[in-house]
Amino acid sequence: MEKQDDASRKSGRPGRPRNEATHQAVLEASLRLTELNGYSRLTIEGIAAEAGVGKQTIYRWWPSKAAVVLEAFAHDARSVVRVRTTGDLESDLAGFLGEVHARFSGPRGTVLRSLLAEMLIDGEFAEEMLQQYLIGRVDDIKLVLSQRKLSTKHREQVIEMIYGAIWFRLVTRQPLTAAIAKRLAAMAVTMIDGLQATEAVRKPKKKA
Amino acid sequence: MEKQDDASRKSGRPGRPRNEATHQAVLEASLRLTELNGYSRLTIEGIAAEAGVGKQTIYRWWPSKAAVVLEAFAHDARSVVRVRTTGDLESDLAGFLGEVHARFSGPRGTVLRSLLAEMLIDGEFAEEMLQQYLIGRVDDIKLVLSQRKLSTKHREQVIEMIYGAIWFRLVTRQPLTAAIAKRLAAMAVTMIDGLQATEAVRKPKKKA
Amino acid sequence: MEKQDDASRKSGRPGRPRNEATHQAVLEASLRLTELNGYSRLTIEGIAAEAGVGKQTIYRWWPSKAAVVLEAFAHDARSVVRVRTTGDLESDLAGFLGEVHARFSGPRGTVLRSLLAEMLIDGEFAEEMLQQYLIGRVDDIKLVLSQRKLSTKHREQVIEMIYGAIWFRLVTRQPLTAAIAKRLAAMAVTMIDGLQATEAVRKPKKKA
Amino acid sequence: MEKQDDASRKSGRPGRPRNEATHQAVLEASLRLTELNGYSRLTIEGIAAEAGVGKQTIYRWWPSKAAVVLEAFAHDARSVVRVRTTGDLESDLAGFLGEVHARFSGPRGTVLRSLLAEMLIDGEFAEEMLQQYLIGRVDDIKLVLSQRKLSTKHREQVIEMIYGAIWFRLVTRQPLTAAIAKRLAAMAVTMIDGLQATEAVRKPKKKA
DNA sequence: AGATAATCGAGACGGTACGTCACGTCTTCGA
DNA sequence: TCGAAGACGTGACGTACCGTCTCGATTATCT
Repeated sequence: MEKQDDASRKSGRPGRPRNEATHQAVLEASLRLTELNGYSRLTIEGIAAEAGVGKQTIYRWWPSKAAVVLEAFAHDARSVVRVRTTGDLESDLAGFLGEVHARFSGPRGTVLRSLLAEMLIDGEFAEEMLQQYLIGRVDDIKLVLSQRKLSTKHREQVIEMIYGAIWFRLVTRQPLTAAIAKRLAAMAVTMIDGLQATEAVRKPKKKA
Repeated sequence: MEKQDDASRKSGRPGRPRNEATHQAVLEASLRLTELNGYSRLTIEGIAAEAGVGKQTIYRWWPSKAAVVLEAFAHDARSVVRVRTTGDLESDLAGFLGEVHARFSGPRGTVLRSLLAEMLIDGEFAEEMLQQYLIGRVDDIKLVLSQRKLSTKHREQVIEMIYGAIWFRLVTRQPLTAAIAKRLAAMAVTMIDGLQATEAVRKPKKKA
Repeated sequence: MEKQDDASRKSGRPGRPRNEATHQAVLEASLRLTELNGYSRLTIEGIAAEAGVGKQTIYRWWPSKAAVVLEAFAHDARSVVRVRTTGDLESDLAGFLGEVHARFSGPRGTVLRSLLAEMLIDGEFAEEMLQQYLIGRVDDIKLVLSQRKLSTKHREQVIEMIYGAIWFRLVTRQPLTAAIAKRLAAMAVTMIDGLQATEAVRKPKKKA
Repeated sequence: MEKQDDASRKSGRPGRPRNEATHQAVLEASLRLTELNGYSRLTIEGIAAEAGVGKQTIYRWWPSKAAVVLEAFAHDARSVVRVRTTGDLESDLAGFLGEVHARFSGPRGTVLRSLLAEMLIDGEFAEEMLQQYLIGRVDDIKLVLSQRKLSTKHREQVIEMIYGAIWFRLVTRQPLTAAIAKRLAAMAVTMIDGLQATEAVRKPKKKA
């Protein structure tokens, strides 16, 4: 979806080089329009017009409007959410989830919803979204949870339940408040506590 | 979405009555096509052709293609999943979730994904889907969980996390196996155990 | 290109019938725009906009913009040029050619040029144009020439040379004046006189 | 259409000189493609690709694709048709027209049709074509006809009728056979004979 | 029985957007 | 400076569906 190798490209390739300003204009326009009118009313022609760009230029670089939105979304998502590991899992988790909830309460929530919808419908895009965005988010929360000993399986399941809970509220259009984030963190910690107790019983070599 | 007062309709109204066979043909065609080509390639014109029906007939009875699919989906979902309450929460929950996972591993999974996608994009449809289908499913699991004492808040959050975990796998296109259902049930029970302990501490009147 | 059978159509066919006003609007718009901006700047989108019609409506009834222009052109050409046979071939021919020249000196000349150009480029269209328009024009002049005995071969060649001379001037953008028409008629009559003499010599049965 | 002052160019101009091989490649490619796919499917991009040349190189030297084809066509037309004046007008004319018919029966006929079509549509190009090609062809036939005394007006009209007859068959897609050429020559001579008689009567100074 | 009224299949219609093609211009590198 | 490569804004292509609108035919209820 993107050039892979800026260095080798800069010199060797013949022909007029890609215009980076155009590239940015498309990304910004796609975000602006999605937040404004909703994803279902977003069209390639609309993006092109808003960005002052030819349609072909969009088709040259992205395979679908979802891909445009994804790149725009993933681009401005880099290092937006800070991850802290102070030792107090619940407060770290609450902080992290609080920021996530805050972010997706606003217009960015609309965009995320669009992308999740596209994932549900288009398998190839789902894979793309996973690579470009979701894996990073999963790593974020993995980092927070790494403060506690937990089997990989369990940790993954906990993550599925946490993000799942957020997506549940996105789907059912329930608000993502700070209070909800706090409670979700508490629930997760409760579950992790339980899991650790279970794991300790099942593999009691440390105990001996 | 449907005429509500079927009774008054059946007698009083003049004119040719609605053809029930046509109605069914539309629902079946919409499911068939969604499972076959995916929701994004589903069109009203396609449904009409497949069902051997005029387009207007569809527009007369449903406001959108999502509404058609929803009715078709909700219609064949009635009493598909049985809920048992034997007293053993984990096994009851595992049974219930096992059936849910089995159902959505097949072609019906494609349909559910489509409807969830539409909810993410269209707020009005989300409300409709909630009423027509999701509330029933939430009630199903509520019934299973009712075997344990739990505050309403907590129960709701547990449900969000359970269904959320399933949707997470639907979105990320991970398989919904029996093993996953079983493990999810175990996780949920672990969490509920933890929550009950917490609640007992906070409101210790029962203890006395 | 056109409906073949108004009678059977009027009753039997299902569906909404073709809108005749729309049909006319397209024809008129296509002529107007061709005469205004020239055929090369004529577009289907332009016709649709000018006629206040959807593009699909044009594509439903005509295979190309040339076909639209042809129908429009042939439609208003019916019985425009009168053919008289007074016995005086030269004056009849001069009269006929005078009207033809007059007609194609104006904006209709632009349209005819476009259609001839399309014939040169597209073989299928050439056949269509022949059937819809040219055969009728050839018959017109045949009628005028029928006042003189002449073998079919010779008559056809004379016609090719007469119309050819006109088209030569259309191609080379020389004016089509009344004087030119008159002289062309004289030339043709000179040729016919010569041919008749030749034919009389070759088949002298009448002489005996 | 071309740089006129080749001499001054050859020496004085700085920078890399025009590559003549490239020039030829473009001309050949344009002919090849026109004969292969027809003029309507001919594109500048196609010519560039076929010739292995940048688009800009074409735009630098020619104003339109019609101009490219014209140069290619006119270039290989130089001294193709020989003109003989043996004193026997009919046989000379038949010979000349026979060669013309033979030439335009083949793939070159497609190219000529394309150029005539462009003349009909584009007035500026018509003028160009006239200068670059047609005037030469008219001179050819003028030379043949110069064997007979004939007023300029009449000679011009005869030429219009002869070439017109050929173009008529090009437009209506009738074959250009040797037999047709022969008959056309005979017709022309018949007409010229008649005209000469007329002229002799009108200006009888020679008779005395 | 006849009038009235709603349904149905069919498909024309004005639109919007699609994804593609080619245009003519431009901007880079290498010769 | 030329030339190949190819990005760019532009505009038209021909197609797919949208949601609406007639048609004729059908099927009920209400005079």
